[in-house]
Amino acid sequence: MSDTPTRDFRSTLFLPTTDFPMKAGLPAAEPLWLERWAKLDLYGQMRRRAQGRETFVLHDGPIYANGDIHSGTGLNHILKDFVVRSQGMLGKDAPYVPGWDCHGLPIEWKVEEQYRAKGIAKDSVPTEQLRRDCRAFAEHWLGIQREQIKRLGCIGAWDRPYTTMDYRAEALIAGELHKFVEHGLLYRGFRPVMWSPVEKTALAEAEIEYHEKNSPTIYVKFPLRGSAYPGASVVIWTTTPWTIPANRAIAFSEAIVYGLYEVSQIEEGGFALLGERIILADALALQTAQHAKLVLRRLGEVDPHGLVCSHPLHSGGYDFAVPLLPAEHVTADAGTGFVHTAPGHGEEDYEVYVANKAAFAQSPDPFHVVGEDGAFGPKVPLFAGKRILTAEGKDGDANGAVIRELIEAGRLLAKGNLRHSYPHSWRSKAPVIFRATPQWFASLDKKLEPFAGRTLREMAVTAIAQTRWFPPQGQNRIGAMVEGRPDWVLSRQRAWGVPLAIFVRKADGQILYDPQVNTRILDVFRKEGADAWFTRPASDFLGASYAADDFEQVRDILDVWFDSGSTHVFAVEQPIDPSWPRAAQADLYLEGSDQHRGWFQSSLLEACATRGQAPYKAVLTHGFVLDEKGHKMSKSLGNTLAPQVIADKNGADILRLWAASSDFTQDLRIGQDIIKANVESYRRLRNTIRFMLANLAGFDAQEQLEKAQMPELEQYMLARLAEIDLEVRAAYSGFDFNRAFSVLFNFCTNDLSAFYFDVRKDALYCDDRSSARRRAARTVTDEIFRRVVTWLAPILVFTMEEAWLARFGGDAQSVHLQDFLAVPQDWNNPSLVAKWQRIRQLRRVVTGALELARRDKVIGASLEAAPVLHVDSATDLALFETADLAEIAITSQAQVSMAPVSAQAFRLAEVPGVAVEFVLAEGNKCARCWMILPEVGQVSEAPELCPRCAQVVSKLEARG
RNA sequence: GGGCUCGUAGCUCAGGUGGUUAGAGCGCACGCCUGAUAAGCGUGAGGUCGGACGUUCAACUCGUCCCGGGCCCA
Repeated sequence: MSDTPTRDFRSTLFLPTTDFPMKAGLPAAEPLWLERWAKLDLYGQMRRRAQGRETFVLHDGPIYANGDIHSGTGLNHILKDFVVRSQGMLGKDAPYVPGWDCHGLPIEWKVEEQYRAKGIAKDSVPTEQLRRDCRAFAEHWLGIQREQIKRLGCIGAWDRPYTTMDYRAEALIAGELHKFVEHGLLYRGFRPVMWSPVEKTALAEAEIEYHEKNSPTIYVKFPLRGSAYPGASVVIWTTTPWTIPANRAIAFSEAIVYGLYEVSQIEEGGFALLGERIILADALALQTAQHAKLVLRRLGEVDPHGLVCSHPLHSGGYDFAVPLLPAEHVTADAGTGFVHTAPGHGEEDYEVYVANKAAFAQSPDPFHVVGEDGAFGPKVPLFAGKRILTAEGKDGDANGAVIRELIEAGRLLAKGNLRHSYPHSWRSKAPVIFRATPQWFASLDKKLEPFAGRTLREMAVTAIAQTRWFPPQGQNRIGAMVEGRPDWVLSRQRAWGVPLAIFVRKADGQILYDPQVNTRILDVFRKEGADAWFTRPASDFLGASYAADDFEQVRDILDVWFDSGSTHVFAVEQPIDPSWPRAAQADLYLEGSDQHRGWFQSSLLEACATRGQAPYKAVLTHGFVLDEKGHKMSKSLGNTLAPQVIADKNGADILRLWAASSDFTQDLRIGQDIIKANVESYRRLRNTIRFMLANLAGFDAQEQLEKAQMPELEQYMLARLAEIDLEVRAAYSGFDFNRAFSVLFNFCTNDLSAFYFDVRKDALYCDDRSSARRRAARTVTDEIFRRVVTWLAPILVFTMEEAWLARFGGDAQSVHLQDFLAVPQDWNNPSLVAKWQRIRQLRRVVTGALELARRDKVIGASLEAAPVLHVDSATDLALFETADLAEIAITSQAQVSMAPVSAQAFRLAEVPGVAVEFVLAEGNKCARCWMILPEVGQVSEAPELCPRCAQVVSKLEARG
């Protein structure tokens, strides 16, 4: 054996060459790609290219224009981008018009905060000024968010987004409300809200903070009417004595056992009378007795159903019945098991009222007891003018007065004090109260004439059933919510939003519905924005037919959910920008699962109320982004990971890879280690693509080979491409990006990198340029390259563009202007795939056998081996009539045999009927291709080469 | 506390209508190659399927409860 090569043949090989770097440098490269795409007007080109195709309209859920985007926003937009791009490459016209939600409280606060920082009193700022500043604020953040999302590689009409504060949008939103009026859905009612008497304003939950506060506690006796338990009283407990004048009912629980008790003993300082009878929850009787300093004796059980009491201040002007009503919020945790119910002063109290309206018919209006300054109104018996809180936010005289009157009337059983957590205004730090305020509602259960007597709730439930929900549990979730939700409160006492642009006739409280007036309103809004509602006189809208003095102009602002619920109108159904797609219904809404209560529902209700159907055909939801331990991200926990940070550090393609490798229908985790894993996956993909690029250098149409002339291995790879094509298309069509990605990733690692490319390196590097084998390999590699790159393009938008251009160049080229390539019918070949599956199984037995030899230091490279594969079936033997085992196993020589084999031969438990006998390759090592063959040395002109290499080299040398 | 929902190897995911030794990729360990080289190839070790009871001849797959997480409410 001569193993001293006299010459280095490296230069005679066709080694891979490419400028496509192994290291991506994404953070630096991505912004340059974005610039290029902007210059090319890539989005515009995509639109023009898709003209005339079937449309696929993904309607973007408007994001709220305040603050930086977070991981959830990033995920949401990346998924939307996957949808838009994959639908486009599947052959649809899939535009993307991003949207912003610009009105509402959070922006208004931020602006007020800015005022405070400058020492400007909020009340000194005119509404117009406030609205102007809010608009500017939203504009500012819209710009920032837009850049942050674009940075993630999301493509769309970024220079022409829709916003809810666009004048034309504001006009259309107001117009939608008019449709509510027209359809008879809108009514005025009352509802308790958090109210700050100090600031004389309603507060939202987010404006509330909780502080410790001392409150008086009282046990109050409500004397029972009727003959069931003569002389007995129902006892309630409350920390807000001032709500007693507004009491209209007592709530009890059907899950609690109540008892009739007699006071059998009294201690000094108690208010009770010996022998009097009270009704309490059994579980709370002892506790109550202790507070009231008395001893109770149980006389028997009480069924509270149908009982009616008198008000404890019955003789002081509160001469009405107080019914006992069952309610779910009543517990036996504290108090007496009976809950005093003042519908104007508690959320749950109000719900009891709504659920039992008839029971309240005989009692006085419960909603006008306390004024906006926190004082009892002039008509309130005994307490007119008494204040719950002083103007400074200290306790007023109302509680004391009520307690005194209760003692006077003999209805107080006990009193005490309690230190508890109580809601306070964020701003003034003063306590707040629950207070009924007039609000505008959309009725869910009114039978609507324009819809054949169906209710909004019924229509919404029907529409939910007609919508496709991904994942299907979504239907369940939104269905339960819509069935159980109360009427929609549309009004807000705020400044920044679309007004409820309606007039109410003072004479009869009716809402004015006059199409001419409405047209005037909308015309003005379209030109001047909704600001006009606050700056122009009412007569401008009412026109000559009505006297402005006869009408109340409603100054309330619409709930921002009404804005976003109306976006389908001006962004999809009647696009206010002609470049946006037009459709009666969007094909898809895609948002986080929290939007079942939010946008999915507001859009559904809005569209059902105005059009009788859902605004979408399908709804896709994703989960929440959690930290790597599966806990929610929050600034206070310090476990947030902003998408911009990942983009800047690792690249947006890495973040997109993460999105594609996760199951987004569930909550998904992200963190340093998970990102690192995705960086690794990225490397594998990138290098596989780089290998293809490098081996396709100089490949052109002349070199292509017909499939019929290709080796079976190549035909097998084409058949695999046909399979993958089907899987990838199915996955993208069903928005299953995780499946698309894993199919592609596994194809790249298992089929390509670990098998096909490894096997074909010899032919690619060593075969003559004209060899059919090499030409076939390059032809197939080209087909693989084009497909893999386009299949991955919706996910790795930057890297696939880089790869595409590295091969096809051209200033105007872009992978994003390609469709998924069609697969010729005749590539499909299931039996060939099955055959090669078996061949690859046998190959595993061979590699296993080589590994043993390697471990024993018998060989290093597989080319040192010439294994004998023993099979026990003629079928297996026949496999190798058209396939070369040595080539496939990357050994220098190989044999397949059905001869019996020794027990020591290598076997794999999972591949029965097969054994491999290890044999060292015989002959000399070819200095060029490194194969060890008996033929090496037989070519006299090139003694250190095998015949194949000798021929290639001589041809090269002949050419010079 | 209620509604919905999730919990399979260190990580990311597969595991129709219950049925042989629960799979893949990554990571890890070990080895090979040095003509994809801050790459590539191979081999291997890792889960009893969150936990406990049940139903069943048989459960990761069905039921109940518990633990832990998430969204939305209260």
